[in-house]
Amino acid sequence: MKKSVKERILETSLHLFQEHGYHGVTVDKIVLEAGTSKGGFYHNYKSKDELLYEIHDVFISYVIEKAELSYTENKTPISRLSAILNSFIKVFDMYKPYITVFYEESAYLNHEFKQVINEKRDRYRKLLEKVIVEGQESGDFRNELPANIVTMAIIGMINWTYKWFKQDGPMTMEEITAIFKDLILRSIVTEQGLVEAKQLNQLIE
Amino acid sequence: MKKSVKERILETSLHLFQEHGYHGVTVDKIVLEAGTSKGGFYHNYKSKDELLYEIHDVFISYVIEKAELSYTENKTPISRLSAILNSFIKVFDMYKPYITVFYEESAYLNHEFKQVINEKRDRYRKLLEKVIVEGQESGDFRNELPANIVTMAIIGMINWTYKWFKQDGPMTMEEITAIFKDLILRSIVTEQGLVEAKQLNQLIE
DNA sequence: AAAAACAAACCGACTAGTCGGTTTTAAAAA
DNA sequence: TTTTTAAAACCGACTAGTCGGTTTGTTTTT
Repeated sequence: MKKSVKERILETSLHLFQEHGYHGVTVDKIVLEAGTSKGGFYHNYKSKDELLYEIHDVFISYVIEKAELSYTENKTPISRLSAILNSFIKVFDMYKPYITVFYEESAYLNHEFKQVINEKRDRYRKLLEKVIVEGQESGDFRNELPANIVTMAIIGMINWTYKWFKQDGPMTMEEITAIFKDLILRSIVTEQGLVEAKQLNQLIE
Repeated sequence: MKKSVKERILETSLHLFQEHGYHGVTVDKIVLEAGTSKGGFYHNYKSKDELLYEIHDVFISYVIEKAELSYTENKTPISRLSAILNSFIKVFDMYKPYITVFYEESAYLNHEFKQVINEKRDRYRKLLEKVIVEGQESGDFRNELPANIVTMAIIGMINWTYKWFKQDGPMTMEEITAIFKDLILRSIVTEQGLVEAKQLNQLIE
């Protein structure tokens, strides 16, 4: 099936934004590489701004969907956390260019768009924090740690990956995720949680 | 002592770049807010590009200096790691705007500038990785973890802070760093390392 | 025929950098 | 001390080029 002009514009702009940044790419450049025209562009998108928004929205919506699914499909804090971390593998394999644009160019979203995106980003963060808090309540995670800081530590560790991970590098995203899960779990579990983490085979060695 | 035009340009542009991004700020805007002129600007900087480079270089040079000092002033892997993490507190207090620009706008550095900056960034990463490897060799850090992934996990956790930390928020950078140190150490130390970490009072509870 | 999808030419606003000139600073000469 | 000199610092109108977006024209689909 042939790709529509709209799809070609989206793919091309993702690729270009990722490499040169939003302001480093002109609409002319996009339509040239996408094999269309200014008319084709503005027929499909109201503005360059809206295109940037669409990229953001497609990505964050997917991430939220997978995270919420991870939550509902699992029943314990440890398995939920593990599933959320796993879901990030797929995000990386499928949405690598989106991630870069999402974290580097969101400053250039106009005000209303930025609000919508920030709300969704918050929903993601709060879900993860909820898992941590529930784990503390169940006695699986250490109570002396502030859940919000732990949440941001995890998000930072994971998100930063887009800065250095290479698809053709020496390690796959699966292998890296396995190590991240080990690091995260070992740093926050209690004695009780350690047992379940080992049972679920989420630790290395 | 009165601030020079060059200093005023640097401070103003940092503030503006941080808020609107490199391309969201015009040279006219900078000189207006800095209380100077186009002539004053181009007398002190060859180009807008060079100004962006200077911001990057001042920051990364400071970070490297502090990290290398942390290494030479301490003699064990655990104390060295702890000192490097501590040094980040000062970076945050003094260089917050630099950090944002450094991590968001480096895409717009021209090629030669980007190379210089990337080399320095690598030096920092390699120093941290060296500490991890030496800790594995001494038996303080777990051998089964790949040092390069652990390094990037730590860097990610730390660096991401610039995205969410608020100077006037509920926690100080010192408190956050204490938690980060606990998380990092607990996830990578061996039984042997755990003893020293506790002796050095680097763990919570 | 009517509408949707695109193409191509065009426009107005904006921007990095320039350049001729002026002011300030500071050292050297009287 | 006062004057001369010249270099460094700074000013701001101007330009050449660029870019997002619009308008008009053409083809394809329904």
